[in-house]
Amino acid sequence: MRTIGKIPLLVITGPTAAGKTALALELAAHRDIEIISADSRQVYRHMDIGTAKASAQERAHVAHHCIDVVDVDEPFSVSAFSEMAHAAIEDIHHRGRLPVVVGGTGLYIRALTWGLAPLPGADETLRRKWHALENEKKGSLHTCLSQIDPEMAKGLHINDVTRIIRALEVHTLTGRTMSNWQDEHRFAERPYCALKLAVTCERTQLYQRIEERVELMLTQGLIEEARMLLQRGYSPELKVMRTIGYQQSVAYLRGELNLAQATEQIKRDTRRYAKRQLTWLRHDKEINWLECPLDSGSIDKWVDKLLCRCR
RNA sequence: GCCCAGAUAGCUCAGUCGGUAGAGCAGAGGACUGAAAAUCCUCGUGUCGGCGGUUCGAUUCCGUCUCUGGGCA
Repeated sequence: MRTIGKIPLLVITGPTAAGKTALALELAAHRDIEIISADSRQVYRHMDIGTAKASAQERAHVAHHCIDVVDVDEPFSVSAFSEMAHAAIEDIHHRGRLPVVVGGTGLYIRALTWGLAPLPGADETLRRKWHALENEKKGSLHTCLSQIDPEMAKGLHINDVTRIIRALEVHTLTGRTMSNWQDEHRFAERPYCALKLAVTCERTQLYQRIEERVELMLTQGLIEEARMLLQRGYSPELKVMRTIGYQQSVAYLRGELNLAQATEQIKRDTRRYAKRQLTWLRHDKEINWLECPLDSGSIDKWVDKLLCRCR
C-alpha cells in the first residue's frame, strides 16, 4: 500500500462512552491538531446533550469540523459526510496541522479512509413506492431483487428491506447492479496515510460508563433538549428523531413511558449500540486497540509513529 | 411461636397427571457501500432451594430443614 506523500490522518474510534473525545482533547492540549467528528448524529444542530458533543469551551480550544452542519429535518448521508470531511482534512493539512478523525460511526470512517463507490443518492419517491409494494406483499422486493441482482439478493435477508430497496434503487438509477458496483469498488481506495486507533473497555466496565453517561445526560437536560426539538417543529417521525435518547425522551414527553422506563431503555439501547459498534470495528484489521483506562501520554507514541510512517 | 403461599435460566414466571424443562425480558454473536445512534438476522443446560424417603426412575409425590413473602398471635 502506497502511503508516502499522502496526507497523514489519525483516526480515533471505538464504542460509545469509551473515551474517544477525552483522548482527542488530551492530544490537542500538546499537539497542533484539528478534529473532524465522524459521528452521524453530531452533524445535527440542536442535538447536543444526547450526542455528547464536545462543549463550547472544548471546541474553543481545538477547531472541530463536521459538527452542527445540518438541521434535523435536512437530508444527510455518508457521502455528504465524506465530501465535507475530505475538504476539512485537506484544509487542515495545508494549514500545517494534523487532522484527527474522532467518532464512532463505522460506516463514515470506512467511507473516509477506504473510499465510497460513486453511487447516486437516495430517491425518496422510489423508496416510498417500494415500501408500499412490500407492505402489500411481504417478500416481494426480495423476489424482485433476486431476478435483477441474484448475487446481492443471496446475501440479503428477506426482511432487510432497507438494503433490498437500496440495491433496487441503485440498479434503477444507474442501470448496473449493486453487486457489480461493489465488486468494482471493494473499499479499495486509500486516500490517506491513516493510522487507526480504537478505544475500548472491558464489557462490564463499558456498560457501567454508559449508565453513568446516560444519567449525566438526563441531569444535563436531555429531555428538555428533546422538548425543544419538538417545539422547533420537528416531527417525531423523522429518522433522526429515532436517535437513542431522543426517541425515549419523546415517548416520555407524550406520557408513553415514565421516567424510570425511559432511562432504562436509553441505557439498554445504548448498550446494544455499543455492541453493534464493536461488531463493526472488530473486523477492521487496520485498527490498533487501546484498552480503556488509558495512561496519559500513550497516544503520543502513536502520533509519532504516524508522522514517521507518512513522511 | 402458629398458619398459608412460594423457592425452576441473570430477572419475572410457566410447566412436567413421575421419564432431568420453556416463554418474555436482560444478555451474547453476526450482517452492513448515500437511513448507519438507523436497519436486519441468529442464539436458551439450568445442582428445577438442601437433605432424606417412596419408586426401575423424583424437578414433579411424601417427610424434614433453610430462606422469602403474607396472615394470625
